[in-house]
Amino acid sequence: MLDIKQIREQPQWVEDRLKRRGGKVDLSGFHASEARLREIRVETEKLQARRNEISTEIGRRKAAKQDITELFEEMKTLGPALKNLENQLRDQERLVEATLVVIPNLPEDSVPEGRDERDNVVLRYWPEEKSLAQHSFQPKPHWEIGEALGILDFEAGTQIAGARVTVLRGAGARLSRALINFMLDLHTGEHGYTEIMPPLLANDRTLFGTGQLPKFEEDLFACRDNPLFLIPTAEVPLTNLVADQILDEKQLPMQMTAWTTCFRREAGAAGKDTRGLIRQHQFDKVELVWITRPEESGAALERLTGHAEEVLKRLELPFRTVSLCAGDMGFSAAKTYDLEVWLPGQGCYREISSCSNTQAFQARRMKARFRRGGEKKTELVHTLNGSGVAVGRTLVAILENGQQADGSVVIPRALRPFMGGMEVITPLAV
RNA sequence: GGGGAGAUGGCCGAGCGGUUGAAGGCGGCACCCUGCUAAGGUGUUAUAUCCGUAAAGGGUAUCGAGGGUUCGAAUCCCUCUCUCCCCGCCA
Repeated sequence: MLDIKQIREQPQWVEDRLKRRGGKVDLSGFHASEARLREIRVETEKLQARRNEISTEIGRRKAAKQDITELFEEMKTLGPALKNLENQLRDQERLVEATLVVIPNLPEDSVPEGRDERDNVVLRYWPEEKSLAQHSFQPKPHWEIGEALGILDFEAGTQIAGARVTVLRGAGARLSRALINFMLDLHTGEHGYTEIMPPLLANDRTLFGTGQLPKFEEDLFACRDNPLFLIPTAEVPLTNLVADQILDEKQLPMQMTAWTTCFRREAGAAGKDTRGLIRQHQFDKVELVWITRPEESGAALERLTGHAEEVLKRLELPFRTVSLCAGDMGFSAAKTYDLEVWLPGQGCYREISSCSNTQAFQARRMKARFRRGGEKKTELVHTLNGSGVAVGRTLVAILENGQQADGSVVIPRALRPFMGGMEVITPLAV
């Protein structure tokens, strides 16, 4: 949510920034209804003040056994007028609010111009050169490797829950668990994060806080008999841990990490990435969240992104870091870096992590504030989130990068301690 | 699922329908006093928003949420949510 005061006081500036995201932007209607809102509010408060005055005076005179008919007379006209205004005020507030909450965040200055992913800017490759290890054979896509090894069972997933759901078996299941442990150990042990196990269910207020609602409800799995949704990312529960709070400056910055399963309808992605593990209704992810003071969120995004990159480096998975252009960023983001991992089986880079600074956008929605030492005023915190990293897609990357001519897959060295020392995945003995 | 109790400021805890944004205590902060680690005194201490160039000051809203009754609601009524206790069921 944007600062309504800022929209009012710097309308052109805000509009120009929104235009960078693409599409047409017209805030004139918003300005009109917002101005009307303030008019009504001032008028209402004037009448409320008078009503309170009269009520107090009635109490006073009653105690003193004085005449109050004149006051009752005034209330006879003021009462209904006020009631009418209060209703108008409420309606207008809802109108303005409804418009405000679907306006996306403003891109930060350093965000590249552009409309879609073709305009994203690659910042760096790892390893440094685009020196991808060449396979001496035709690399296969992970779904072929995984099925041949017996560790990915797409049919079983379909049987249990339909499309975009997969069963992992044996070393595949173990690999997934190992990745989770590896990532969590790295972030908690070396990067300073506190591990959290949050709920996988969230209410609408929570999903509003991080920006999934009201605009993107169709992306979420809802419960039929409870007003709850399955979380699409741990960003939702982690960030909302500071909702409605006034933190002490000393508590900042906060760094939290969590492994959760994530659930997404993928409503708009019909026919896209239908094969393999890339786009599932359910997947595991280790998430990184920062809560910071405003002046440190920019640097925090660099660090957070570095922490996600470190995961891939240790797993020896080639990747590149991309700065998303204004048109390709998510609703809540002011700036986003994506990590894209190299998938030789498909001959392309695929997103494996997305790290965003939302600045005060989410904080304003969830009323997450802090107070500086000695200050009376509260300020909104800045919130950041990033994958550290997506577990399912990492598993894909390991299969495709580690595959050998005989169909076996070499396990990255860093992961072996978490695999009971296993070095290579060979076909599952049935 | 059945029955009961409750939801007030950072915390604890008062609150006859009328100068209650809310007593009191704790904690926090500031100052004062005091020759020992400690104690005492005084004051101050909610959030949001509007008016005010700023400060001072003032208006409005907020006592779980939303409606309602009333000239006036933290106090009365209705609905919902949540918490706690007992019974049942269950991992």
